[in-house]
Amino acid sequence: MKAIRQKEAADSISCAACSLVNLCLGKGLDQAELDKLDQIIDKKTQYDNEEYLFHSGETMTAVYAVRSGMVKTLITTEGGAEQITGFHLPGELVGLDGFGDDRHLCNAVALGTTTVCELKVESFDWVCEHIQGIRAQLMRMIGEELNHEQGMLLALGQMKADERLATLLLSLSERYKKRGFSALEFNLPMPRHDLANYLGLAPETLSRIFSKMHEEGILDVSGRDLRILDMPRMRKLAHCSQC
Amino acid sequence: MKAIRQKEAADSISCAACSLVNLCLGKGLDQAELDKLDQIIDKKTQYDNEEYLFHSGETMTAVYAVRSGMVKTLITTEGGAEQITGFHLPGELVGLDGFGDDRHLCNAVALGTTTVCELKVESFDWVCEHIQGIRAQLMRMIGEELNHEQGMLLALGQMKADERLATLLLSLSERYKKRGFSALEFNLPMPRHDLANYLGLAPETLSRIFSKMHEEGILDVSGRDLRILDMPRMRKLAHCSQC
DNA sequence: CGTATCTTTGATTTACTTCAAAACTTGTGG
DNA sequence: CCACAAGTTTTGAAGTAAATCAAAGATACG
Repeated sequence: MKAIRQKEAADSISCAACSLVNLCLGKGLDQAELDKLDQIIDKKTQYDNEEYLFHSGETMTAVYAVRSGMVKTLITTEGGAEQITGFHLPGELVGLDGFGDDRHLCNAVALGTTTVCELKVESFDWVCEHIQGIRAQLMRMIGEELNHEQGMLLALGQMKADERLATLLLSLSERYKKRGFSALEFNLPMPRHDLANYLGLAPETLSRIFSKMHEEGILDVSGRDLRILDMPRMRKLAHCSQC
Repeated sequence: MKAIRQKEAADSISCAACSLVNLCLGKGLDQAELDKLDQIIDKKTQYDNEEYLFHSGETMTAVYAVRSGMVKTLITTEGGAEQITGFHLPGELVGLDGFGDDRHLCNAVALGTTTVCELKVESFDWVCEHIQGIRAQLMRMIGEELNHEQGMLLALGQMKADERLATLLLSLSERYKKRGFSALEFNLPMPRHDLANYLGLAPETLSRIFSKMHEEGILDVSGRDLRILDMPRMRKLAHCSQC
């Protein structure tokens, strides 16, 4: 099993030509609307591994759509505790949290080399008013984000360690599939520590769960490469038929 | 200590005259805009304790603004496990989760006699287009909702039982204060079972934490009436200076 | 090729759950 | 107004999932 981490050319292409258009803000727009969107969106920014898109407390300057790579969002307490609140795949939005009071509550960090498209807040009103239908898609994406976070609340509040991991892996599987990648074999670009933190577990516990699932033939895991062998059992663990 | 549960007349008044206008959708609108909003919003619906506003899986018909009482939202698994994802106070929105795919993921249930204002989805586009500034306020409220859920992820993922309870109590305290009620003395209209579920704890554990906090002089609790005695220690427990 | 980082495995501890039962509250009808 | 049933909350004792502590194996990297 080898790395399957997807890569795309970092150069700027139009929204209309972007393979992610039907997952991203441009979904449902016609050619003229996509052209307008193109003129507003910045498609240049590339980040290295562990580089910050923005920090907690900073004034919100843009909403970000992941284009390639992955972005993690995390919040911290003064005590130094931190909680990863999301792993964001290409086509997903990052930075919506800033709408609350124009400041970001969370931090956003690139996992591996990552490129993003930016929709500046100054352009936000114009875009909503002049591109028919983009508001509907934005609301859809916001709804999905809320649903996803509620699913994580369920996982953290009610599920055992193995069920939480299954929930996360199924979510990633689903989302990779939507993007045209394998639903059964993919790469986890983040360290175990990050996975464990996201799931509210100690890294040691997560490692033991991986080992147990491997022994039971549910998955193959080699470093950060993962293959799901027994999807039915994985689903059963996650208590989630739709996942 | 006696019940402090706020009550308001259930009869329909205008947004402009509503004491919650500066917390709710109408914030920042001028008189003409508030008049338009009034014509669109339904202000009649009253729910009894434990009555459902909507169920998981139902098509979204409206966004709801709590007017009096309280609404809890919860999601369930096929296995029968359930997780309460929020307690919503007057002026807060319920039902945003339906934007994802036009169906609600969560259930919304009244806690005690509760009245809500409804903004029908059919009116949603019209409102966003014709009432200047309401989109900004909607986005603010969405951002706050996202921030609040991320805070809960932090609590469930990283905090001990007592820290979680402190986090919840401070959040309620803050929100009551914003609404002109006491920040130190308020009523919890939900059973312990609901509080415990929200915090990802067994009811017995929650009860023990209440007892311990009482012994330590942090709070007085008598049934569902609560008084915070030592705010500094409560804040310290919650690891949250801004809370 | 060796150093630093990440991951896994093992042994022990602990915070929380579960099970069980008592105490308190609430509402209802005699 | 009191008795009593049904539900809710608290307290106690025992069990357990996961955390922590500790160290060995991998893996990446200059």
